[in-house]
Amino acid sequence: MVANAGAMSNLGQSSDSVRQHNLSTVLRLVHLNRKILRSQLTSITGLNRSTVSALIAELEELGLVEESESEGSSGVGRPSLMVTPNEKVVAFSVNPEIDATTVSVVTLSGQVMDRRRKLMGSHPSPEDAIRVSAEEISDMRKKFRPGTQIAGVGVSVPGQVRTSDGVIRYAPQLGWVESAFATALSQETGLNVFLGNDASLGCLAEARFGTAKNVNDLVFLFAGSGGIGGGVVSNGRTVGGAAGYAGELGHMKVSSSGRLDYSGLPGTLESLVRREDLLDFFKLYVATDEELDAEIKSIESSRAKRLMHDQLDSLAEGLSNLVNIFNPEVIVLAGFLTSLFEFDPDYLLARVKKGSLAAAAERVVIRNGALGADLLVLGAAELPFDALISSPSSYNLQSAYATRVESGEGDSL
Amino acid sequence: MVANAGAMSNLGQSSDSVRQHNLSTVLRLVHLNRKILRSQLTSITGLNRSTVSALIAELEELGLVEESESEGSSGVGRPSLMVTPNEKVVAFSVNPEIDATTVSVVTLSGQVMDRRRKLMGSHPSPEDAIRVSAEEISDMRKKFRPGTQIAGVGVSVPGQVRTSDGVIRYAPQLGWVESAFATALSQETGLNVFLGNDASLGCLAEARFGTAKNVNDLVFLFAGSGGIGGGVVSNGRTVGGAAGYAGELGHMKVSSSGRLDYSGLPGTLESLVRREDLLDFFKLYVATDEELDAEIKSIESSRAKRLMHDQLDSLAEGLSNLVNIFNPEVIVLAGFLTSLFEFDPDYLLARVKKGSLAAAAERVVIRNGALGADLLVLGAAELPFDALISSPSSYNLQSAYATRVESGEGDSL
DNA sequence: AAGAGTATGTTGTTGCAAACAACAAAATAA
DNA sequence: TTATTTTGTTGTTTGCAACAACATACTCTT
Repeated sequence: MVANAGAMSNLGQSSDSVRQHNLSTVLRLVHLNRKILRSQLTSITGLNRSTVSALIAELEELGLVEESESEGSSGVGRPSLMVTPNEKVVAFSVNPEIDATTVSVVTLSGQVMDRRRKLMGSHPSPEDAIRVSAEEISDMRKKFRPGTQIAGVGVSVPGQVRTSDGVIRYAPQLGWVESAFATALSQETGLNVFLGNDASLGCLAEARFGTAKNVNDLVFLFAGSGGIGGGVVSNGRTVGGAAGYAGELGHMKVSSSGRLDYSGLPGTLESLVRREDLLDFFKLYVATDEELDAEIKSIESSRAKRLMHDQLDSLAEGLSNLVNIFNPEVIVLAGFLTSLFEFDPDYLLARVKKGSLAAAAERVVIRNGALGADLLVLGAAELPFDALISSPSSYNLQSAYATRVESGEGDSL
Repeated sequence: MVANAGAMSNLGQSSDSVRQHNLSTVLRLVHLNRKILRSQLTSITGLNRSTVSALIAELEELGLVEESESEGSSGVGRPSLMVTPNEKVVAFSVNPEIDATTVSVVTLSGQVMDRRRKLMGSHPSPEDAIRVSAEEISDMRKKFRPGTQIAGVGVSVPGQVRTSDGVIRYAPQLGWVESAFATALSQETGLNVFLGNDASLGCLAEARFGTAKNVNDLVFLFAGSGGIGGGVVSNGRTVGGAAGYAGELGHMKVSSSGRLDYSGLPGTLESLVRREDLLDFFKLYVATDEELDAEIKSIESSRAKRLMHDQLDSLAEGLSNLVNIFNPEVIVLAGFLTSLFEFDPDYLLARVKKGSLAAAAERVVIRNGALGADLLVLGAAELPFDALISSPSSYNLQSAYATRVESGEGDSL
């Protein structure tokens, strides 16, 4: 099956769709909180104790959650049971990069169980990445404990993804154009494959498990070696756009400068806030984010400081626009923007407020992301998990020991 | 009661909330379509014929909808009944401007029954506007047919509105700051009052009844004498932001120009695309949109053409950003932007595509709004109607013949 | 240490809303 | 006129959550 996190028409609701909805709701709460008491489930959902009990029993039957006696005493009265996701429910994360492909295993409880980075030739084709991913997945699958259930594969793509059919529309750094990645990887693995833009998935991860937990209006900005990407959550929902290409915040024009970004657009945020510029200045070549961060933390010269403030100015212009457009509760920065921010947090916030409307900016908070290296891994895994959670009783989980891919396994759209 | 289109937590669903949901769904469909066949309701909602029958009976009981035999034959088989909103359910729209306040009556079926524009002194205070509105409303109420039910009052505010408590945070043209408008007008009228930003309401109206009907991802840009406002619909839902201030698209910085907009921000869309500039050029002073449009349609001189193309260039820069950020299906223009667009539609579209990512722009369509003078009237009325529709059986409709405002009527938050 | 108090889990019953089936009604097509 | 098609109506069934009563397991008090 190929990804389509389809917005089911939520119109008429029959009585049994209520059951499905409540089942989803409970499973989602368990997944988001990693562990949660039964009593909390009843109070949060507003459902009756007996109803919650029945729902959990069904989820346990499906092998999706487990119950255990809670350790710490929580107060007077009979102690409530702790509900946790079943550790045997997992998803794969695939992250293709310019010189490597990383495959990871994530449990429904958010643990990264395994991670393998396969170095590849300098310009891998989609087919190369698919082959390598499928090999790693197949190998990891063999080592799973018996009874392990696989929700599917989530792929974080450094480029634009058409969500309707899981096609990579354009990934500039990789040089990939119109690749039916999801269908192909699904064929190779027999698993459900879901694609998402890397920054959008990072946004999702920070909104669910990171620094923006429980935030309903959120702007996320991520800068790596390949430019600046972004993601937005509004009303608690990811802003995806008509085809899934929304969130290209780095390509927002903020200046009349003629400098081009990696997509050839002039005067954009991405063209002005550049990791490369800093590396050049510090004469660092091929540095990790950590090395760059250390360099920034030890800045002394006023020339370096001026460079940093120039970068912060440009970043602030972009963020001001986003504040006016989205009136977010929180702005989350990731990648090398975290170092930039930490260089002078007050300055950035002040500049953002100066460039935006007082009302929209008055409560905004800027924070660094909290998930570090797990950002994209967790984000990508959320795609298959979302599909599972939205229909727990009917979702087609795969077993660990692969029924080898026979003809026409992985059903396409 | 004061507005708070509160996002009720949609978690646990009990059996009677299903009834409410389905009641809402049916009423919403009737409202959005103005008239709809029972058979269509069953097929769209997926509910059973008998269920739809019962729901409509309840809505009829509540005086919200009416049934009639459909006129034209629609094919073989027993003809289906036509369901329409009850014409006796109305809402008031209030639109304060710099020199006048307009009060209108709109039926649940979307008909504007009455509209009165009261001229006011040059700089009316919020209290002035509230007094005038309350007087007009009281007067109009007296003339309603017996049995008329009032859903409430919707106010379109040319400024920033805090949705949580219906306070006008800042309305630059009017010079209003922190005015508890909703509470005060509710006190005066005894009706439920809801506030919204004018451009956001325009967006809502175009998305529901105008040129963007059934569009789930939409960017709306509205330019009047007081600058440029905007609205966005993403995933079928209005983007409101944490406090309701989202959608200030006119204050997006797109250039390094030092020109200031009406809020004092430099290089923004609003500072570059200006009705005033055109009026100055054509030596028109205090012209209506129609007069300006006529002038633009008769342009001959290359100097005028250059001016128009400059304005289009700036508009395109803003729209390109919005395309990259939202990947909308449709962009809707209103106010004097319609004249600008019609001057050279192909040019604008080409420039927008040039400034944005190919993927995000490939299917985008630019259109003029279709609602004209009814835009804000219909948009504002949607606020009370939304409240009614989201809980048809428990909503507190007011009767036409006002029980005069006794002490502590209009319950505040 | 024992009992009171409290919060939670469990079981059996009830109530309610939508689905379903069978039938009636109102149109078209032949 | 008769067969066919589609829709509305009525009475019955099914399924899910609410509810009430009871059982359980902890804390707090004395």
